Amino acid sequence: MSGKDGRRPTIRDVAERAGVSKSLVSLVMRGSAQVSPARRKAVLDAARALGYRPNSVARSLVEGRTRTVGVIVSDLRNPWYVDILESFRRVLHGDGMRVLIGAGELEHRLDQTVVEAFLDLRVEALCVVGSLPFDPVLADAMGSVPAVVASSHGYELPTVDSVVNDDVHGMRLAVEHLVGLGHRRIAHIGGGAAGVFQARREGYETAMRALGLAEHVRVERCENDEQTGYAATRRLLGCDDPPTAIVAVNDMACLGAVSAAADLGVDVPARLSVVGYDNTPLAGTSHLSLTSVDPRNPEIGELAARRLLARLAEGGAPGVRDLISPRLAVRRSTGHPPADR
Amino acid sequence: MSGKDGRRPTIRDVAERAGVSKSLVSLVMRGSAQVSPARRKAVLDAARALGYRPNSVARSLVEGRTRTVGVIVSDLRNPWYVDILESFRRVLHGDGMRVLIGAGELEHRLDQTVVEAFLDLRVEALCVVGSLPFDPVLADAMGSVPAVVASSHGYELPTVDSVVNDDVHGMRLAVEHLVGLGHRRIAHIGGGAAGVFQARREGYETAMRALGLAEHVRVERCENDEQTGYAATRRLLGCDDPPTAIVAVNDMACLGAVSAAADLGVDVPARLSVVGYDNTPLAGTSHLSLTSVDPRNPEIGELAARRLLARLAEGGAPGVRDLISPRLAVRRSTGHPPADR
DNA sequence: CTGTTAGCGCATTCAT
DNA sequence: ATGAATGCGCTAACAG
Repeated sequence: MSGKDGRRPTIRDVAERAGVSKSLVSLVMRGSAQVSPARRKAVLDAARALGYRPNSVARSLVEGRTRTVGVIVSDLRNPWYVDILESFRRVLHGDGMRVLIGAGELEHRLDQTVVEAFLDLRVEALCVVGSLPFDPVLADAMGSVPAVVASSHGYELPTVDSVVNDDVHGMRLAVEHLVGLGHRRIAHIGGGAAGVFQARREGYETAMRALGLAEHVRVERCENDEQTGYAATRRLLGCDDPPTAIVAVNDMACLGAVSAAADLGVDVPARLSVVGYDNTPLAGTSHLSLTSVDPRNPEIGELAARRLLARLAEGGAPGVRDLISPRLAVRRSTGHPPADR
Repeated sequence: MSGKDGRRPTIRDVAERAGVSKSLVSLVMRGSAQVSPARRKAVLDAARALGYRPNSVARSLVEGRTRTVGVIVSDLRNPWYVDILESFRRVLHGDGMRVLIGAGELEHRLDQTVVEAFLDLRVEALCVVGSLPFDPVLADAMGSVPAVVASSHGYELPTVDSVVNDDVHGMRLAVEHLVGLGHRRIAHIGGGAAGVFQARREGYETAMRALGLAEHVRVERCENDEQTGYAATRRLLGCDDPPTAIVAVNDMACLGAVSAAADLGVDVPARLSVVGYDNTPLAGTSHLSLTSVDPRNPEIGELAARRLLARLAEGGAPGVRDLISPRLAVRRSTGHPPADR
C-alpha cells in the first residue's frame, strides 16, 4: 500500500522494481502503444505490487494543466440544481475533466473564498450554476479563465457563455395552461427587479397581455421560500376579488401558496389552481403534486458543458447565449376554476 | 491579468519586477515576519501589478501535501446532509484545509471513480457522509489515508473514526413522545437488516418493549422515498386494527405516510400521528410540519472534522465511535390519539 | 535579513 | 523501442 519507507511509491520505485527506466513507466501508465508487451506487463505488475498510482499533482505541474473545472452553486440547500450538475459532469468526465463543486452564497453575499480557492487550484474553467449576487472578484475570475453560466442571471459577461431556460416562454406555458382550463384571474407571486424574479414577472405580464388578460395582471412580492410565498398568497386571497389561479416564481413559493390555501380552507385545485417553477423533486411528490414549469435541467447542464469544452478549445470567443425551451409538467395542483358566483 | 507572454506570472516574474530573489517572494507570500516592510511592500506591489497568485499545484508538490480532504456524499438529491457539510468545512477551513465534494452513489452501487479521483488528487483524508453500499475499493482507500464517517453505517473500520447520531435514542424519543400523548398502537415503517434501517428498527423495537408495548410492535418495510412509505402506510391503515401512530425511518418515508393518510381520508394528526427522522428542510415546511427526530447534524459535522484533524496529527490511532444524542423537533403532525371506539 | 542550491514526481525532448 | 537529461513553480535548507 505504501512505499518502502512509508512514502507512497513513485514512478522511480516502479521503474526500479520492473527493471526499466522511469520514462518507460510513464509511457505505460499513459497507455502508449510503443511498448513491447513483455515490458508493459512487467511495469503493470510492478505498479500493482507496489500500489502505485501516478501523482496527478506532479503531472499537473509539468503539463501545465489540471483538467479540472470549478462549479460554483448558488445554494446547496435547495436541490433544484442536481440535474444540471449531473449532466454537466457526465459530459466533462467523458472528456477527461474533473469537476469540483463549491457553494457560492454566504449570507446573501458571494463567498469570495471559493472563487479564490478555485483560482489557486488552477481550475481550467469556471461554471456558475444559479443566480449569485454580483461580485467583482467573481466577474474578474470569469474574465480570466473560460467560463459559462447555467440557469443564472447577472454574469452575462462578453466572453462568458450562458445557458438558461426561457423564462418568458415558461411563464407563457403556465398562463396558457391555466387559461385553457378556463381561468382569467391569474395572479403571480414573485416579482422584483432583478434576475429570475424579473424575468419571470415580465414573462407573466407579457403572457397575460398576449392573451387579453392585461386587466387581471396582479403581482404580489415574494422570495424563494415558503414563508414569503405564504404571505403573498394570503394577501391575494384576502382581497375582494381573489384570483382563481396563481403562478409562482418557483416551487418553494408555490409550496407557500399551497400552505396558505390550506390554512384558509381553500381547496387546491377545486377553488385555487397553483403552478410552480423549476419542477424540483418537491413538486413531483405525490403529496404535493404541483404542476410546475420544467426548465429541462439535464439539457441545460449538458449544453453548458459542451459550450465550456468548445471554449476551452477555442479561446476567447464572444459569449453565446442559449435559451432552452421549458416544458410544463402538469400534475394535480391545477384544474378548472370554480363556477362563477 | 496574465504574464508577459500570455503565461500566468510565476514567482520569478514577481521577484524580477520587485528586484528581489524568489525566496523572498515566497517568504512574503506565506506571510513571514522576517521581511523588512520596504521589501515586503515592493513584493506585494509587484505581485498585484502582475496579477500573481502562488501556484498551489507546485506548492503541493514540493510540500508533499495538498491540504485537501475529500468528502463522499451518499446522495446529493436529498439535501439532508447539508448541515453536516457546512459545519465540517467550517472547521476544516479554520485549519487551512480545503474540502472537495463528490457524489458516491451511482445506481445502488458505489461510484469507484470518485474514490480514485480523490486518491489521484492526493487528498490527505477522506470523509464519508451517509450510508454507502460497501465496496472494497473505498474500504481500502479508507485504510490507507486518515478517514472518518459521519452519519454513516457500514464502514466502521479499525482505523476509521465514526460520528453518528444515536438511532436507538432517537427512536426512543419518538416513541416516548407518542406514548406521552396517549398512543399505544405505534407502528414503524422502515425495517431491513442493514445500516440505518436496521438500527432504527431495533431502536423502535427496544423502545416499544421498554415501555411495555411489545405486543403492539408492528413493522412495515419501506425505503428512503415517498412511494414505498406510501405503500407501507396503506398496508398498515388497511388492516383490522390500524395503528394510531407511525414512526418512520426518515422524513421521505414519513411524507409517504402523510400522502397515504390524505388519500384515505385519515386526518393527521387527529386520527393518525406521524413522526419522521432527520429533521430535513422538508419537515420544517409549514405545509407538512412534521414532528421529526433531529440528529443534530451541525454537531455531527463539526465533531467529524475535529476527529479528522486529530487523526491527521496523530496517525493511525484506533477508530473512535462518537454517538450524538438526537433531539425531537415537535411539530404539528403528532397529537393525541382518537378516543377509543 | 537575503540569495543560492537542490529537489518534489512527472512528462517531454533528445539521444541512442 | 528505450534511456538520459531537462524543467514545470515552488519551498526548504542552507550560506552569505
